[in-house]
Amino acid sequence: MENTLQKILTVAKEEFLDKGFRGASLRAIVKKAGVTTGAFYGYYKSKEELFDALVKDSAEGLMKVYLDVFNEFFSLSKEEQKNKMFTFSKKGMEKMFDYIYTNPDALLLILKYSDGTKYENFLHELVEKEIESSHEFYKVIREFGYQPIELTPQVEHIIVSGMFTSLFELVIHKVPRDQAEECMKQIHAFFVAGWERIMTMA
Amino acid sequence: MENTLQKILTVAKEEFLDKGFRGASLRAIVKKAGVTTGAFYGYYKSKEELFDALVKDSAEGLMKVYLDVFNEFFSLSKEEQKNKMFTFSKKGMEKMFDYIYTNPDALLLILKYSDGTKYENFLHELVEKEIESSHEFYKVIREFGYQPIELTPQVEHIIVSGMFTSLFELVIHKVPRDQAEECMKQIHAFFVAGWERIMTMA
Amino acid sequence: MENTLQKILTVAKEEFLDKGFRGASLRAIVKKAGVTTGAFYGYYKSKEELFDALVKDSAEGLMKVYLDVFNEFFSLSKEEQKNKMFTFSKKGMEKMFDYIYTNPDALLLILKYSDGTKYENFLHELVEKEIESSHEFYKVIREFGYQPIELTPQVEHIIVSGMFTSLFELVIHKVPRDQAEECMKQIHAFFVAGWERIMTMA
Amino acid sequence: MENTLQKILTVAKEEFLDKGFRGASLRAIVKKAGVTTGAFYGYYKSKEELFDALVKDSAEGLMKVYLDVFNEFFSLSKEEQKNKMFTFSKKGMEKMFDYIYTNPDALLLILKYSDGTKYENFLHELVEKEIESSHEFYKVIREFGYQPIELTPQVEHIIVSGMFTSLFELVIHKVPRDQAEECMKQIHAFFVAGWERIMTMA
DNA sequence: GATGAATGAGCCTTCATTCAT
DNA sequence: TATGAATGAAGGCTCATTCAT
Repeated sequence: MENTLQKILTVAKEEFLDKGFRGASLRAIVKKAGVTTGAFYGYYKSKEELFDALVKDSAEGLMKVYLDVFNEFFSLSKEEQKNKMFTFSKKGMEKMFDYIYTNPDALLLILKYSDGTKYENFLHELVEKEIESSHEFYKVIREFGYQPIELTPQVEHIIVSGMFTSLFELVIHKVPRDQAEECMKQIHAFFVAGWERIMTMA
Repeated sequence: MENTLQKILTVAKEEFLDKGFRGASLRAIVKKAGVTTGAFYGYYKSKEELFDALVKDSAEGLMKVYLDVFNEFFSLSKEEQKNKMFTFSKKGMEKMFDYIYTNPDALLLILKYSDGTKYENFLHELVEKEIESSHEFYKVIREFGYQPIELTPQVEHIIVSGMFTSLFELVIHKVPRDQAEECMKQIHAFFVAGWERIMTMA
Repeated sequence: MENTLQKILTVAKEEFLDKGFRGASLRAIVKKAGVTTGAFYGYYKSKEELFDALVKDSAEGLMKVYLDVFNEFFSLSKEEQKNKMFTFSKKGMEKMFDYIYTNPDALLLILKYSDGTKYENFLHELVEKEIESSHEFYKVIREFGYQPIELTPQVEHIIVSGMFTSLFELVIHKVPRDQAEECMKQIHAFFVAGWERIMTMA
Repeated sequence: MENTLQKILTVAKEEFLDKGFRGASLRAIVKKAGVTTGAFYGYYKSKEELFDALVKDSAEGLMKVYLDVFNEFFSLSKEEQKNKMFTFSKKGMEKMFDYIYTNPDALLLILKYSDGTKYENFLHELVEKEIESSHEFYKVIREFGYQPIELTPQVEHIIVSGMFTSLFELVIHKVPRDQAEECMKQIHAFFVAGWERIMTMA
């Protein structure tokens, strides 16, 4: 038999996935979970904190996965960085993909149902980080005489954002893990091609 | 001095852009506009109708722009269709781009702040139409002996959706019209490259 | 072509008959009548006054019919009063019946749809008057040595009230005038029998 | 000191009796009861449900009393039915009378102040049932060679309706129970006389 | 830990009526 | 006479949160 906390979390997830953070009613959640409001507030001190509990680990975990790949990449020699950029980009996507599928619901909550919480700009923040980092990367390789094409910041943002979104859409559309893997490959190929083209446009 | 209706519309747009349809409070809107609730309901029958007023023309207009290009394309001979596909895809994006910039706020409302209204699935519907149409296209060229690669429906959806989103992101991030034009070109190039690669993967 | 006032009155009657005084919306009435609120308030200074206009004449008229019969009765000699009591009771009902059918809608408004207006106790007041008068009658005939049975005031009220109500039900149930006449006779017979029995009970 | 629910119910009854269901304001009720709107909605889901709570048992109870007498009557042999019709009619009225006086206010609410609720046609429904049943009765005795007079449906309705109303008027006019009993007898005698007369009219 | 009644501000909407034009 | 935009109180109801037990 589940304990109070578990029941709350289970039901809350359903409700948030169904109605979004703003649309979900705390009273409905506790009622459906068969507990009382008082009990609930023993565990969390607000509706937002409840949402946070459902989502925090996955949000941080995903961010970590992303940063790990990046750190690994930046610990390489400049030479290697240049050569392995796409390898790492692929690796990054794959790791994030793997991570996402460990708790797709949480990601769904963050990406589609977080309106009104501090996660409402999660994707945006991830993208900002990615862009910051890629600027780092440009700086580094420029030191070594390479002349990467400068995308406008907007296009940078849009494309990076598109990549992440593509990844997340698999979850949003509840594509089963096994099918998703094949999709991932197609998507990655698609984006790599795009990058390559754009980088040789100038 | 603005009239009541103008004040309501101006403030409403701000509020919806700030808090979304659900989060925006009618009372706050009328208060900020310096009018009374009664005055408001002289103009619109409901909060949703107010949203609709801010958004309807743009929604319909954009859909029309999209459909016009498509109809034009399908009125070509099969031969021309095959040859001009990317030309038309570019033309379509450009026309939508032009249209979007006639009322960027409206599009923003539709795409990001329409949760709880009948527009909440606007992008999704646009994507569905595009996919339906592209299936039409495949059928046509198949009649002529071509063998286009079959993307999984999910990838199809994700990529088409990505294209539209990219376009809309320009507005979402308030890229000024002149800069946006350059961005468009890069984005289009990016996606064309992606398409071409994917179509020759098999 | 009808004038403004006529249109208001026509529509108002419909609305009051449909939704009752409280339920009817003045805005709906003026809208349906194709006039403006301002125009309306040129004629009447409130919703209640509008109701009054639809109903006043009939209310007063009915009261008058009733009183006329009574006055005529009381102008008879005591002897005649005693003998003709039931004749007059019948005559009274018939006259009221006739009157009601000159404007059934107005009566309907008074009896069923006047909640919230000064007419909401119309029937009650009519009954009170009838009882007062019948007490007069008792007093008179008592002076002449008759010993009428004393009904409790409550029974008096209830039965008198029942008579009026029966009459009005014909209108309420929209019994056509010609059928109603036959009904009236049955009802009157019914009540006379009742009266006679009760008066000989003691 | 009363609890919240009691206070709400007490005040609500007063308000409904004073203004009717439609005219009564929930806010006024809770204010007068010294509680908050929120507190109220902890007990009932709506204004109608509150009304229902005040009235439901009595409505069902009265219907049951009525039906019980009828069922008992129809379980008699045809012979007995014919002989005991008036006995049972009296019994029925007495039982209803008894029942009504267990909660006169509730009946008052149902009969006079229920406009806008599902009880607004309670009396009408009771009358319909009575008429249906009396048609049953006619059928039965016709099998035995009797030829009851056919009243027009309207008169039937009006008289049956008058009987119930008379009964209820005792409550409406707050006649104390002990006096009411005497009234009942007079009223019943009155109606029996009426019936007998009408049945021998043809 | 848990209860659940109570809070009270807030929601969207409707209303009869007024008044400057 | 007539307009119709504006008033603003009031309507029923929902909400996240608190707190005495």
